[in-house]
Amino acid sequence: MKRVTINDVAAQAGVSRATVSLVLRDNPRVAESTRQKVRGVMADMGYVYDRRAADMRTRRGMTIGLVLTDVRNPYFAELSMAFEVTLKDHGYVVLQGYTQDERARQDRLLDVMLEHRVDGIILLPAKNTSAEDLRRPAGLTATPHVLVARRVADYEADYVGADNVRAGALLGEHFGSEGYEDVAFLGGPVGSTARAERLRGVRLGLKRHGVRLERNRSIGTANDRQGGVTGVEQLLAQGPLPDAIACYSDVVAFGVESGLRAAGIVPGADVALGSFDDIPEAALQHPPLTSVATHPERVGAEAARLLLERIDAPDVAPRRVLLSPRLSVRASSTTRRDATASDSAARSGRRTT
Amino acid sequence: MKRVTINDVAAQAGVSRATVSLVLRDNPRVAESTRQKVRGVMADMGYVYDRRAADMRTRRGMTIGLVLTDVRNPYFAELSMAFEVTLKDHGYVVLQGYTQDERARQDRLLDVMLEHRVDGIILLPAKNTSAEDLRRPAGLTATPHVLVARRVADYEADYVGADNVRAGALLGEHFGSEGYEDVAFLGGPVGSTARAERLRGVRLGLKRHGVRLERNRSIGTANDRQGGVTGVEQLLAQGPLPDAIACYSDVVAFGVESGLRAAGIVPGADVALGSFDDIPEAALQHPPLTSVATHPERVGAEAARLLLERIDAPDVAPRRVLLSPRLSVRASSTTRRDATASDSAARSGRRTT
DNA sequence: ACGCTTTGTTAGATCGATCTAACAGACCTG
DNA sequence: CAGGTCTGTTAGATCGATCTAACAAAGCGT
Repeated sequence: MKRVTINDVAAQAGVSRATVSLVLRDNPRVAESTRQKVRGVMADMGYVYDRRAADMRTRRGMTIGLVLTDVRNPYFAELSMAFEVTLKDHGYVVLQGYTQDERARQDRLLDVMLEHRVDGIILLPAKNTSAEDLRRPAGLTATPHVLVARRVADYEADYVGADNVRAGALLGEHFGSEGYEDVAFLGGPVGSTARAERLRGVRLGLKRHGVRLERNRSIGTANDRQGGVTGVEQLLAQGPLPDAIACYSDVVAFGVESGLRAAGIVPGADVALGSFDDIPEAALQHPPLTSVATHPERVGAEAARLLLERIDAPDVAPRRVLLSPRLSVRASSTTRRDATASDSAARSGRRTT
Repeated sequence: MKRVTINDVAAQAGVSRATVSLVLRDNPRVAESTRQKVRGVMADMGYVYDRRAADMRTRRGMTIGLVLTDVRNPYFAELSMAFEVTLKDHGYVVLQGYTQDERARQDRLLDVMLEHRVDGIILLPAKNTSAEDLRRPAGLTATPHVLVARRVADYEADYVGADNVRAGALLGEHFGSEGYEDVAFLGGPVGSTARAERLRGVRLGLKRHGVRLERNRSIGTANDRQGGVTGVEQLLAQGPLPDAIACYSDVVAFGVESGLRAAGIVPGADVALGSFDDIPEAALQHPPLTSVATHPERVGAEAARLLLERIDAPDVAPRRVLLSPRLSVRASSTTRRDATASDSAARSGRRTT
């Protein structure tokens, strides 16, 4: 039941341990004849390279830690795929973990990954993550890491995410130009920066059309379908239905839609809907959902790129990359009168009133 | 820039390396006073445990490899979450990778994970994976591993998945009892066992009502939304529309729905729809989608459990766990005449004609 | 006061690889 | 043919932890 080691191979091939090691790394110094002999013995004995042992000696691990909240959200799934593909192409392996938006789990995950001596970490911070939280884990500071999608106040680090304020402004302006005057912002974890920024953006966009989004028209929920459902219930309990609802994300919007229907309200007709992320499902809803694309695959690839750069050059100043969003106007926010308009092209700057 | 090691801590605390090691593992032998002193020094110096070095010595790694195809599919995302949660609760970390259903990528992933000396592997085989493919990677046989969701012919290993034949039969019987006579099976990668089993099940279920599913009524596609869209195009090009379509999975069904609508056909009214997996989105479609639940979260947890058991006892005979599916009948397959029936409870055995 | 157990600590080997520096032998070269 | 270079190989130290077996000091019974 014992594992075959470099020593066993060396003994069997009649060469030294060092020579086998050189063969493993295709060092040109080793003669072609011995190279073949050693390779042959390795195959015969079923030798498996122990990267652990090698990494310990060289002190470089070729593994990256990826800390996400919940991959059931299609946005995060898309992110995860983008990371994995980019990083694997550079020879890295990915240690993945989910925080489920809980800081305690996040703490444990970071600790474990640091103990495993990852070369870098990509972190999607759990809601309410403080700079303190990120300064506590021993070794995080010394380990290259990139924050994605959510910012952490007063914490200096590389960051990649969508330009959420601008994304919000695009949707706000769109609602304003369509003539909606009572707009609500629904969903999203209250502690997350992404939510705050999107909300701020929506207010900004509406303001250009002289519309205000009242304080009590903002309702926080979990970032999933269920959040949308309960959010709607809360909204309905509050009193009159708004003209339009800006949802924190597409997933929340799906929940909002079914919550509305459950209450006998037709989304798109009785109340306009818009949201963020523009995952592929958005266009397939009925009515098709107006959404601001935040391009997770681009965010993921960019974050991976930044991390690799920082591993090579740990001392460059922290960078912030904001990817510009894109509004896709669809029937859910333009059908007050005609109920089955089709998917229209993006017209982000439009201002016809 | 050097890392703090157990030696540095020992020197600083005025004890031996061995004592520090004992403190790390909370060995009761070490005196409370020295324990506290050492812990204090560790905190002061910012010591980070190097699990790699420890694992090398003990030859147990506390990491599990998770090889999936594509986590953008909600079914697989659900699986991934279930694994991670169960395994992390047992102190394991997860090395995750995506094959994108390509055998070449799968080969590389398996090799890399074995080189990283994972304690076990959970594998969702890429389509067309042969027993050969799994016997090739040096070390796989010696490493505990569990196959999920898809079987590999002539390969002895633990397996966890839904009972796909029975799932298919449930849907087939339902279609039969609703009186559909021309049924098509649409989507899914032709090389996967899951597809073959579901198709066989549907045929079986239909047969009990005297209905045949013709050979040319089975169309293979990628297991995603786009697959559904192109599948429908192929189906329409073939000639007359069937009465009902059994889709390989909910994701495919979503694509089928939008493909149908694009062709001016109303799903649920002009053609009945049913599918597999019953992801939460299925109930939120319009019309709500009839689907056979395959419980990914249960499959995931069960696979994790099996793997942990096998790590403890590597020599028990391979086990096959088939989780029984559950049919949820909804409006998409019962609305030939009345177009807006609501979500009805599961009635798997129903046979009223 | 003697041996015997208990308690707490430690030196040195070890896991499986890499790295350093050295070395033998073949090959030039003037 | 002595001295230098080139080629291919290797012994021994090393990475950062754990493990084994030994050992000193304290406690205990008689």
